[in-house]
Amino acid sequence: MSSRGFNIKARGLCNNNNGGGGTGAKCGRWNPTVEQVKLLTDLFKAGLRTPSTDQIQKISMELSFYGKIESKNVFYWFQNHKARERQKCRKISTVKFDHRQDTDLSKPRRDNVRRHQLPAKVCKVEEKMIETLQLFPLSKVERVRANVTAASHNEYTREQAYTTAFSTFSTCGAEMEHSPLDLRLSFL
Amino acid sequence: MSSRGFNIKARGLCNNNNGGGGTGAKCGRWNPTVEQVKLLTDLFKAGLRTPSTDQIQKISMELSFYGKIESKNVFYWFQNHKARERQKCRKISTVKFDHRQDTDLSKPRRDNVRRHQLPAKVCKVEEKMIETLQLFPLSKVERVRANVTAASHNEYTREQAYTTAFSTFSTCGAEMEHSPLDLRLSFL
DNA sequence: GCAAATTAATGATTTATTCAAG
DNA sequence: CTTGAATAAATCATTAATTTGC
Repeated sequence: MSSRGFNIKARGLCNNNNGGGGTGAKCGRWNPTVEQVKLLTDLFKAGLRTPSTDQIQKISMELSFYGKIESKNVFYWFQNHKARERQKCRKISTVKFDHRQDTDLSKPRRDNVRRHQLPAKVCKVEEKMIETLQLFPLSKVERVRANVTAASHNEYTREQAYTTAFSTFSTCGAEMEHSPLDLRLSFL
Repeated sequence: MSSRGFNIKARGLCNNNNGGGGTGAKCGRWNPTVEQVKLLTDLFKAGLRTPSTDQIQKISMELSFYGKIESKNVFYWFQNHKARERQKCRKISTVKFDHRQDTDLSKPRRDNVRRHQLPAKVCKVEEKMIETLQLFPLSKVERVRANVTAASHNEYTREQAYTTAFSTFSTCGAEMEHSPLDLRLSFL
């Protein structure tokens, strides 16, 4: 139980852990607050794409001030956001070229295709227990309780380590200007 | 540093951690011993595909007896082995296809890669399969250090739970005879 | 107004592909 | 050439928006 990493749980299983504390806290997936999304988006806009473990750690810690969050959420957020930005961009180019070959799956979902799927959540009978492993070692997270924002480190120390590591964006650009980072981002 | 998880690092970065101890240990990638490979292969043949965190942990611990190893090595080994078995099988069934629809913009990078065969969905049969997972008996084995092999439990007790659950191996099989597990596997 | 029914977004996993060490 | 390691793409599943009938 002492692992600070995260384990990935079975897909079809809704593990409501309301058996104990009765806090009423839904145990479902992470639901980011607007502040959290704002900060993540800022980081993304600033050019961050694949944060390192340390960065994830720090980001997570920072965001935890605004609400419940885990490192894996940060990791997944960047994975997804990156992929979907890329995908969006690709979709645009596809439309522009109009090969007319992609009749099916690249629709922008705008059309009202009623997908005649079975109404009930015919839940997967196969409970795949799939715990993959722990991706990130969250070592000594000592919960800096509050007053995170007030810290005011004004040094932009290492904020660009990732920039050198990942510059291979290419061709999907559309927004790669590295705007000056917001001061709140200085914790990286 | 006590984290049992592992972090995934940047690709091109060779992090030589020889800065400290001076052990002379090459920090390159994991080089499994034959015993290690044997054991992993046995587990795979027995049906294990996506081990859980605990299982990875245990396997890693066990294999560490034969040589240096980390949890992530076990994880990756299963990932790769699974994928490449599938791929091998696919290669057999779909020899030539050559759609060569290379106009897509999904790969802006190096093109000296020999494109693998494309129809990814060919072998997509009931791959709901596997997920042996919790089917593998995870006893609370606490570190039977050595003399694991000598243990001689002659009861094949629960080692076949998965067999009944998954007989849907189907089509990608090619080597799915469930040979009686080697006794060394009893730590799972 | 309000829930049930749908749809759209997006968080979380799995699978495929790519890179490069040995 | 083999294969460990890592990322990207595809997929699944859940929650929020949104619609719709009352």
